[in-house]
Amino acid sequence: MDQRPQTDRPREHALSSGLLSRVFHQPSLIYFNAVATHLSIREAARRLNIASSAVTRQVAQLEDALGIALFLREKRRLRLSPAGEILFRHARRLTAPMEAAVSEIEMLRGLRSGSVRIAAAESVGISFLPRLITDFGRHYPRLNIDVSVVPSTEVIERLVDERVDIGFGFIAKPPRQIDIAFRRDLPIGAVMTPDHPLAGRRNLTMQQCLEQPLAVAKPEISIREVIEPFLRRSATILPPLVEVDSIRMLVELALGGHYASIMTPIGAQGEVEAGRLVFRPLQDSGLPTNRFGIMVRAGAALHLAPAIFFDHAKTYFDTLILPGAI
Amino acid sequence: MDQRPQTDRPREHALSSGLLSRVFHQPSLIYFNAVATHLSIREAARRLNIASSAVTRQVAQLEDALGIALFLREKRRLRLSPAGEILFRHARRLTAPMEAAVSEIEMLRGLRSGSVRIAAAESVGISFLPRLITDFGRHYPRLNIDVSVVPSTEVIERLVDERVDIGFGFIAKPPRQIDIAFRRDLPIGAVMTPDHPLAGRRNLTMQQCLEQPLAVAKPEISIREVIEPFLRRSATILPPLVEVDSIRMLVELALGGHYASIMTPIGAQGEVEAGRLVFRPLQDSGLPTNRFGIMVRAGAALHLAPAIFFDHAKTYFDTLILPGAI
DNA sequence: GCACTATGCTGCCAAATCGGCAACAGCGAG
DNA sequence: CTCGCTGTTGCCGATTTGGCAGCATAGTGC
Repeated sequence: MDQRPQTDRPREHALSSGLLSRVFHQPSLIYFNAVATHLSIREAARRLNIASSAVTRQVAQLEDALGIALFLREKRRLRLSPAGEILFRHARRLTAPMEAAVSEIEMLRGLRSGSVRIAAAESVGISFLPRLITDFGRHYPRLNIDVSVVPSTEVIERLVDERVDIGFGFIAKPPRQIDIAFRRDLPIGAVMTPDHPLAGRRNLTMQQCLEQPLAVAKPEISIREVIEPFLRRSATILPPLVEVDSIRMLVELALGGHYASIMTPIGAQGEVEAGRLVFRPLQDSGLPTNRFGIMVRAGAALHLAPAIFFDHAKTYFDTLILPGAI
Repeated sequence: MDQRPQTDRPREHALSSGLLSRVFHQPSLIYFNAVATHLSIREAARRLNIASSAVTRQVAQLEDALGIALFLREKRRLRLSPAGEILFRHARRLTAPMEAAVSEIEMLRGLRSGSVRIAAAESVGISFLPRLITDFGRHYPRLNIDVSVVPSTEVIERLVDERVDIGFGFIAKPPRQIDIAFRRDLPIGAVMTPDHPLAGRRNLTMQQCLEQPLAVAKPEISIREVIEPFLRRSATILPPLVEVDSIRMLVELALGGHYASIMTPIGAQGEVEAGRLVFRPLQDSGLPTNRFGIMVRAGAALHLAPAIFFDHAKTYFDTLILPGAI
């Protein structure tokens, strides 16, 4: 049997709210909701464009199923019974999930467009996002994705002043306007070629690293703030360091064989997987991990497109085995 | 047309989860969920006790309605498509509202029992709870209600160590284990007979009250903590006071005509409404209101019966015009 | 007081939908 | 190659849904 293509069911128009409920819910619940709203069988029938007898019967059927009256019939007026109020209150909660599902499916089908604005720290921007975005773009061809690769601190700035919807980066101290919706701790260590003098050492420390030519991030890259106290603690007089503002440059320097580079394994995992570099976590007492995270603004719901991307990213990272992740 | 009694639909047994979904949801959604769970049409059909052809047709119908495939048919295996994952994820959120509705309705019908344990400060316990509980008991005849009338401080203690489910009382500083799920600010003032010397004064102050015989609550009643600074501020030497540990006693003392009693209008509203007492709010600068509230434990969901009672109480107080309420 | 208009409900029936049975095509294992 | 499994399709009976006509009752206006 041939595999059914995903576009073999032509429906060019979005589902209206009324049609949507018809797809998912029993007519008895739909008509109950309408009657509960209007407190009149005939008015509900008019709004639903069906005969009032159909409404009466469906409501009666629901009352039979539940074993209790949902309306109090008072002469020619209806009132919700206590059971009717309970059902009406809970039934309201059915709308959002189904509307969300249909909206997302319509976005998936390209019937609905939207935009996602992303800011990412460089190491994430060059390592994970291309694959994530490619995967996402295949699913949601009609969504615009705007990506900025910036320092971690600027990721947060852009979130706070709403220039972007979602941020990916490293988190030292997030401000209270930001929620960390996903976090993963990554070890800090040294990256070097397999034949580098440090490659064979067990229990590598910063002090041992400083005995060799060393490349580190400049202060404006967030990892530097984390490692700075350990640099200063490990040598009375720091030897000359190479300080760069690019994770990619750190990787290239390590590939040259002369330098070891202090970083997390993100940014070099291609080379590590290929065996051209090795990653040795530092064993200094008290050295924290570097916290990678997906960031959103606190207290504000994401619009639909960013929300879909966010769910996608969260699933992606939940299942991704980050190199060296704890 | 006669009014349909609420018990005219005999259904003696609770609805199972399977039957429940049949009542509310379209078969196509039910069968989609089953297939998404088992990733097999035949297995889903077995679990649903229907023919596999029915499942195939219903799923196809849903795919037609949504305009996209929900499953990837791979030879003789199924996989959820991206659209199928979206629908499955959202469809999960339909279960809770309907189960909650049916559980509550079954409790309403007396098919399901439960208990609610309440602690209330005395002023609430004698004024509002009797009517609330009576009203509730009429709707939910099979629920047990256990009421303790205790000082406000003990209301909180009993909540914290889980001896009660819901508390009603006055809140100075709730501990962090307690959520205030409903709050209403009530003025603090003096209660006295209409012919009392203070009854005719405008802009009544604590100082003026202290010029007359005065009854106040003992320190173990929460209102005392609130008024204490104002007592001390209003007289260099406090005159003799009557100090009691019962709101009812305060009311009785006021009824005697000799004393004015410092309290909120709760506890005396019967007498105030009947005209036998009057309530005069104190106008001292900075005097806070007394915060009445419904309290539950923080972070813990209520069991079904307490949750129903809680909803009932919240609705009751939302619509109740508390005497003197701001 | 009567006529008119409104309500919710019931009998009857046609149309639509659901689900079962039988059979099909295709795939994987032995 | 055979057997057992999968999902799907044709056909048909059973069930459900909804429309029409009419009923009983209530409320309003003249």
